[in-house]
Amino acid sequence: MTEPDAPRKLNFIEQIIEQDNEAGKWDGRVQTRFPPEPNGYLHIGHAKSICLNFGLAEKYNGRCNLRFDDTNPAKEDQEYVDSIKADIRWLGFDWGDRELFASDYFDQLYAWAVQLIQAGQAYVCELTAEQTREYRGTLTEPGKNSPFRDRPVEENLDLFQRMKAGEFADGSRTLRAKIEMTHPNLNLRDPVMYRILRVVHHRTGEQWCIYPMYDFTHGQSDSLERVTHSICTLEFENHRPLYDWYCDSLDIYHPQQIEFARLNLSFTITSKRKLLELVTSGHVRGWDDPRMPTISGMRRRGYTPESIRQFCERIGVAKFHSVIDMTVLENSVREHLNQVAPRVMGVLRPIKLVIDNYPEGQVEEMVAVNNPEDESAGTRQVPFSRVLYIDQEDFREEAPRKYFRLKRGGEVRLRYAYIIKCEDVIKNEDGSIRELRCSYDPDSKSGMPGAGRKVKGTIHWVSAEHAVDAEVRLYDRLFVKENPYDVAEGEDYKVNLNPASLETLSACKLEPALAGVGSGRTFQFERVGYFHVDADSRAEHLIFNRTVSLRDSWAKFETRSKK
RNA sequence: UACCCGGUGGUGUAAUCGGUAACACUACGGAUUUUGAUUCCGUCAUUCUAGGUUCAAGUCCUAGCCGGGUAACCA
Repeated sequence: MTEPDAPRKLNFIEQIIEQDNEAGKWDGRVQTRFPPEPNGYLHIGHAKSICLNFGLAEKYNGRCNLRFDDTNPAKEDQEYVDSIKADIRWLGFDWGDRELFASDYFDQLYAWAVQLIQAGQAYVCELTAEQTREYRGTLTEPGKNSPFRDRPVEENLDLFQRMKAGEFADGSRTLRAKIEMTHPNLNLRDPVMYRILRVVHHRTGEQWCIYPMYDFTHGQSDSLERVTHSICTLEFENHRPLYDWYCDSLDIYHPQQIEFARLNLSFTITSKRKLLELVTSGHVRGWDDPRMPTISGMRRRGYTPESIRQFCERIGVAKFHSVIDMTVLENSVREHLNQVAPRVMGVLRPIKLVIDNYPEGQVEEMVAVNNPEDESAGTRQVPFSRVLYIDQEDFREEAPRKYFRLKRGGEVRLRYAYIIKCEDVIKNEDGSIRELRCSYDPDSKSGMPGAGRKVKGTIHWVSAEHAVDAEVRLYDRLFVKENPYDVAEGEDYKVNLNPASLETLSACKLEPALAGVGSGRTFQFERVGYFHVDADSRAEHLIFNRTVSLRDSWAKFETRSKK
């Protein structure tokens, strides 16, 4: 009964679009826009918005503009513009030639402000910022009119022109919309339209000393771009009446603002201000630190665009304020990488293992499958010899019943090679393990008739003499609490930072196929996880970032049985 | 105690005009496996509450409860 290609159920925005299309509301057009302020790097929350806006345009044969909302030069910078463009492109979206800036509309916005003054709907106010706040009232008390509210139109026109001309000091005057100081929605209590700000703008330089506020910019920018559905996050819901008021009062093309719930991810923060704080305070190494939820951080960590888009598809769109579990993100990248990542063997914490009955000096090339999910990836040869490294985790002197890796006196299969038996454990003076002495079963080589013999476990290994050295960076969640803002009175979210979010292993041993591998590539270290060659990696000093570990039901079982 | 928005399994998202609460992920159990991976199969709901309308309510009505947002010359 189920249709094989049944379209996914529509989210509430798609429903609005389809209803509009049916009603012929926008002549069937769909025009969206992604409107970042260039005051920080994009993060996973923005990815949701990007996928939504660009995705909707793709789905309905529309267009999505990239528009920088650059009306506050005090916080904005060209560096951010560049990074934002790179990130969106990397995610796989294209805005064509529509790289737009709100600052492109400054002249038009100014003309519209004059128009409102002329219509008696705006006035120049001389209240200080603090007074403005007092006059606004509170959530439960009405505001009161500014003493400057009823200035004659001519005087407002003159004053506003002089504000623009730079005759007045920063903060000394504002242009405000004349709406209703007792309105229950504070945004309608004569909102500020323009403020005086002598700051060099990253694009307009010193051309302007007055800048429009977000509310007086956004709707009109949408209008100029003939946007149909102006999609933003829930906190702008209370601004919609003002968005509508400006469009209506100006009598211009009027897009529809639609709000959705922003992404919240467990164990992470998505506040540009706070992410910036982590960067400047040195808690992370930069905006692209692989622990950061930024697009650039995730890219460096090894996340793929496909996995992020899949994630955004999976979490859906609604108006309900929800928290997505981090594992959903991790699972999305596992799913993609499982399909495409070549397999290799890498030993993170090496123990030396000597096979006493294996001929000294002999080297065999074992045939290994590059990707069981992709036959076309072929096979490769991995050298095997008498002295190997295996991972510390794969050996226990005293092993629990269900531990089926290597134990004293026990057998295990070496992946793509022989079955070995641990005969002896040689220790250092401090009691730590120096090396394992083993024997191997010559008939058990993979592919040979005797290889069918069943042993419980299979572990990975690297031939010591052929091994490539590497540094591996293991990342864990940046915060120890599911909700990083869950802190005691007077404390800061930074107390929840995970002190063990980065563990650097510098003596890792990898199979020789990885020698000199270039940055940007991702491999699955079999049985361990997915690892991405870091941007700083060099042929003579390889650096791998762990993107995500493999699912580990043994680790889960073990921690559970300890409790 | 103002205004706005919201409430469906552990998590998130669906459910056409009111008509058997579905899908995905997690978790748990099992099968397969030379990656304890992958894959496959199975299990997991008083739709916030209480009334009401109706043959029939997640959906409509009423009252309540709970959660979030809003008082930058930020966006």
